[in-house]
Amino acid sequence: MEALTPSLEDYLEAIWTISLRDKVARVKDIAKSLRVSTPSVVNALNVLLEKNLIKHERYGYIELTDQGALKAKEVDEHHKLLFTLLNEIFGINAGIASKDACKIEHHLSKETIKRIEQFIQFLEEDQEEKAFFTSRFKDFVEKGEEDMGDKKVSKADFTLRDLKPGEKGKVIKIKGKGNLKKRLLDMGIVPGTEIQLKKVAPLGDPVDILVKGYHLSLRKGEARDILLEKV
Amino acid sequence: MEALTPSLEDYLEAIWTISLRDKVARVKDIAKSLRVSTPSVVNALNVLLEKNLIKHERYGYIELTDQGALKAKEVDEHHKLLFTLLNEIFGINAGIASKDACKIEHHLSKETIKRIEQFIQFLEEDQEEKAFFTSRFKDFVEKGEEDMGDKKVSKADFTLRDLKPGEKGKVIKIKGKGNLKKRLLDMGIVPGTEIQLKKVAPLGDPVDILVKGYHLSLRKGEARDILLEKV
DNA sequence: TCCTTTTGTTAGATTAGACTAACATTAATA
DNA sequence: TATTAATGTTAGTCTAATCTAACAAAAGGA
Ligand SMILES: [Mn+2]
Ligand SMILES: [Mn+2]
Ligand SMILES: [Mn+2]
Ligand SMILES: [Mn+2]
Repeated sequence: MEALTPSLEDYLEAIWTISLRDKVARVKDIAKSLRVSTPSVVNALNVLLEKNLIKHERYGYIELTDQGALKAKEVDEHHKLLFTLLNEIFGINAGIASKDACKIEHHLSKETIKRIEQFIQFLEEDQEEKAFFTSRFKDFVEKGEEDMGDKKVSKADFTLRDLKPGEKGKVIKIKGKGNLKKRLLDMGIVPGTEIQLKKVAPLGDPVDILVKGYHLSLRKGEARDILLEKV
Repeated sequence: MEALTPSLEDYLEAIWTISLRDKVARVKDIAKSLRVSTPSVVNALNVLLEKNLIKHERYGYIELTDQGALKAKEVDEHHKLLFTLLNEIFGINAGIASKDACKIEHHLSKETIKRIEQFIQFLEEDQEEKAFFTSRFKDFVEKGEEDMGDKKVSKADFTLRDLKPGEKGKVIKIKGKGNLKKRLLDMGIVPGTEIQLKKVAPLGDPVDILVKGYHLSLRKGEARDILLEKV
């Protein structure tokens, strides 16, 4: 079986999703869904018919053959996979993520698809880790946009991440939003609080800090969100 | 300026990289680089000339105009960006990563490109975090492939991650490779060691464990690599 | 310099995928 | 049921991108 062109894959994909939504697919639905003219659809259908991927008799409904359904499902799965990567992980808005996914779904090797699957599964495996990771990334993106406007964030600042073991600082502000910020505040890390860095473990490990007599563990990423001034 | 087709973008990109490598670009080099015939190249060059993206006189060398260089550079940057994502972060081998990057580089919205840039920068910002993250993902991928062969990993096993606070287990094996494994072994976590889980913090935080009288912090991801049996 | 090899160009064909205009069939409804 | 509206099809055109075969120019070597 010869490889299908991107265009033909999109036709199959459209027939698949329309068949799920409504019961059957019709020429005008496909045309609408793909924003092409009906003659373009008819032309594509003839090619797909030739390749035994659809069943279609003149003026009748359109159905996928087993072979066609197999391929259509695959395209649809790739679409969804890429959508998840773009939307859920990279945080791209649904409309754009879906458009981009549908364009590149035809161009990736099976190796790459597999890896993306694994990458998503890797994060999925630990929902907490994923939530943490994606929210940190979101903060990072928002922080960047913020900095565009700010220009000078307040020159003399340094962050908890910049302290050396033993050094102290006083909290000015906690950057970031949502869970992260809330959690830090709950831990007693509010503006004015004095913090001493105890130790930093190597490779992805937490930093150990002393606040109000208590030991706390923070991730390095979090430490970078805590702005300090000299004590 | 009308949008360029993927094909024309590839011609620009080829001219750009050839011009950097050698001093000038010639028809046969472009043909070789893109694996097309020389008449195909000539045809494309005429189109690019029409659009003021290259300078070219019959039988002479090919140069990019300022406008052409701008576009070529952009395509090349996107190519490199996507290559980094696929190769460095997802761990796809260079050959495939490059091919796939060159296919999809023409199809992504500027929003998506921007986000991928930010994602890479996000990991780049903290080399340790990145090393940890990518090595964990690598382990995850390798573990998956391993399980294909293994089939039954040894039925009664559970991992450190499965313990509840207060519960104990005895180390059977440490999965994963490289840094991670070495570090765990250095910490005294070897087969036969008895471990007690003390507490698990919410949201991306470490698990606190007691080994040989010492407290240690591990990330949840790491905890899942430590296979235990009942004490 | 003149012949040969390398490189570039032209001409013409092919394929895929879109379009519009015109026509055919089927479905809806008066 | 007869007409109209909606839907589908055919025919013919266009553009982009490729190819092969044949020819032309430039470069290199005897
Ligand atoms: Mn698509
Ligand atoms: Mn799609
Ligand atoms: Mn390309
Ligand atoms: Mn490229």
